[in-house]
Amino acid sequence: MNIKQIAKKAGVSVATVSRVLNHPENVAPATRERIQKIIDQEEYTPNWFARGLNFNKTRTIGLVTPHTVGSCYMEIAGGVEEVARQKGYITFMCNMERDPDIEKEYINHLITRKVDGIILMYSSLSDEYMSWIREEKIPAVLIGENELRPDWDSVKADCRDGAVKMTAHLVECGHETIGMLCGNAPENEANSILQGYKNVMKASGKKLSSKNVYDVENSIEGGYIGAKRMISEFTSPGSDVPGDQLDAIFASSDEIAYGAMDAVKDCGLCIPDDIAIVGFGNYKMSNLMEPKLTTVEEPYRLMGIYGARILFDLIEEKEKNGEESTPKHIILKTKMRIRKSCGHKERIGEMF
Amino acid sequence: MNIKQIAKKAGVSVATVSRVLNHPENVAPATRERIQKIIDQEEYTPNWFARGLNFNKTRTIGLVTPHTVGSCYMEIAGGVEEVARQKGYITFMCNMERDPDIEKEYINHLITRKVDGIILMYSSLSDEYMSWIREEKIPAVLIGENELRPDWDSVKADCRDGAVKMTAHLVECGHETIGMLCGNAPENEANSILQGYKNVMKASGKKLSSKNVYDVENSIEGGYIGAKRMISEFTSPGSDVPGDQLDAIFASSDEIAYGAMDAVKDCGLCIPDDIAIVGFGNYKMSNLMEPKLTTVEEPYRLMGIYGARILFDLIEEKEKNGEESTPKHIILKTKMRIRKSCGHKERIGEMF
DNA sequence: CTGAAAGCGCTAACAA
DNA sequence: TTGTTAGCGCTTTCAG
Repeated sequence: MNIKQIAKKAGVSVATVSRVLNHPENVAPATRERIQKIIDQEEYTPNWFARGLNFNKTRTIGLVTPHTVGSCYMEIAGGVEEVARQKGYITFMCNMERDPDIEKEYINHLITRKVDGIILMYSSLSDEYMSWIREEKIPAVLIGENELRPDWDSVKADCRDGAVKMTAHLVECGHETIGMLCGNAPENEANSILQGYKNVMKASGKKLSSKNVYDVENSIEGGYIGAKRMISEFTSPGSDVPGDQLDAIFASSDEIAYGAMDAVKDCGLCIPDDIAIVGFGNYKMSNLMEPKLTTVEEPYRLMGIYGARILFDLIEEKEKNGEESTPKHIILKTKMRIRKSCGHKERIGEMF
Repeated sequence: MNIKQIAKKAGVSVATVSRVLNHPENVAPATRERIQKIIDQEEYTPNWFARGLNFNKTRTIGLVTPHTVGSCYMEIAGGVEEVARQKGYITFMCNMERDPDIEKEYINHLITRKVDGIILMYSSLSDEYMSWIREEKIPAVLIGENELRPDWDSVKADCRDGAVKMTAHLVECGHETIGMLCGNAPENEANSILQGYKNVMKASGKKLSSKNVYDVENSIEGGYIGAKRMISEFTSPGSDVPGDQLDAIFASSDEIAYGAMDAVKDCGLCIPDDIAIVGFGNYKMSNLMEPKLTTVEEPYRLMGIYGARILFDLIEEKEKNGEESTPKHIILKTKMRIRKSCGHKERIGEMF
């Protein structure tokens, strides 16, 4: 069923039908109602392509994610998608499987398809490619730590601050030797966490050598492998207690922390008494681990929601041919979730 | 940059440019190369809408999911999306947040946008609405248990069989009283699991009353609440050991099992010695719980991949104006993952 | 308030 | 092999 057939059925011209669809106020009430009735009856919906061809607007956004699993990405995605749906937009899911080539392929594809906007989550694209995107004049927002791109609109959690607080907390717990397992992705977030950690370590006069920080894959397996290595590095020669020189492990994501917990247990050690472990993110499961994982909560869903809102602001700005505004940067506060795994002595009961 | 400008630059007609795009074999090599060079230079890509208007094909599919979090949905989604990407398609993410109204809204939207196909995950739509979709003649595939819709193409795991095996395993472990926490979503899957459970319980002469089966929300919280209730129901009057009459809990999803584990621990009980717990799904975290969770593995990613393949078969069939084939039903085998939480006595060491 | 007609960018049938 | 032209379905300007 197309507009012509509706017009014929109603005994009017296509223009009039088009008007009741787009500017109903310009149609005589009687005609309008008559036409509307036929539209409803026939369940007519205007052809998407023909419309797009005229408006050159898709009401579609692209969301590029590093991965489908790993709870945090999809929580952000949920926030983005919710806002998009409420705005009458629909979201292309572009999962890059942590492969930058797929990421590029997807972005090219999105631009070809004339999406109205793009959200890049924890993107790891080159400067060159980023400026190419910029030239395409397509509204875009970055979600996730991105200190290196001040010229892009972005949303992130204040990970540096979170890491500072967490490291300080570990120090307060009385831990002397604190190691860090630093996930290689999302790169920039881990870097901020690392900085926060290093600053506090130095400020509080803790030892800090290359042994303290390991780069690991941002996954459960990565955490497991990294923790094993770290434990063996921190074992006194001849000691039969593995990791006897290590007090605590700070993992740059909860996923890594899960793996680290497993490794510590496998060594026959007790968390937090032998080695304390803390994470970053507060994934849904962290409260169910044994012991419950102390971590820094990032407001993932909110990050998605804010990111989407900025994007739609940009889109609307562009539609109105407004000036390009200066990039907005939203930084959301993190929250300490003190549970059992950090070994906090005094207030442990009240802060689960 | 549009086809006209390319044509002018190359000194040919638009038709020739269109040909090098769609039927390059019909263009003289020399002209073809000349035009191609200009196309590359200008980074010209044909207007998506104009193309669609002619082909009436979007190379887009819609994927309707119950939820973004909860690992299993997104694992399936990852499989679907991967196949779609390889086929040059792109996927609309439609997260219905467990609200059937949003689900309908999304499906209408997808149809309006003329997607080439739709995948419904664990859908809970009415018969009436389903037959409306059918009338739209849009290729569609169901993923997830769906015994009630033999006339739709579908992919599922053999949950009934999985539940049979798991229940038998619990019986073999020596458990007498086995309760079931049955998630209300995805409805049909839980039903199949329930049936498998009941059959084995009856066949092996176990007690089976209304106390044995609780409907709970399919979430960690649901599992927690359900387990608490079940434990108190199965406590002898006057006993100071909660749940002393209960040997094991079979949860219809790993998520529910997580909550149940938490509840059992909160009661001061030991898993599996006091109460054994098993789940269904084998989510990524199940191997990290303490104790590690015995469960039935569903091949989620594979379900997505197969679902997508069926969908593309349907799409290609439709393009060729082929006959509508009879619906295909793919049933994938599940796999027992015997770990510690079931309390299996003999082979426990070898089967983690 | 309504209709006729041009045009959005592209494809494909038909002609040359 | 290439060009001309009629649409695809809709919106919108311009007349009436």
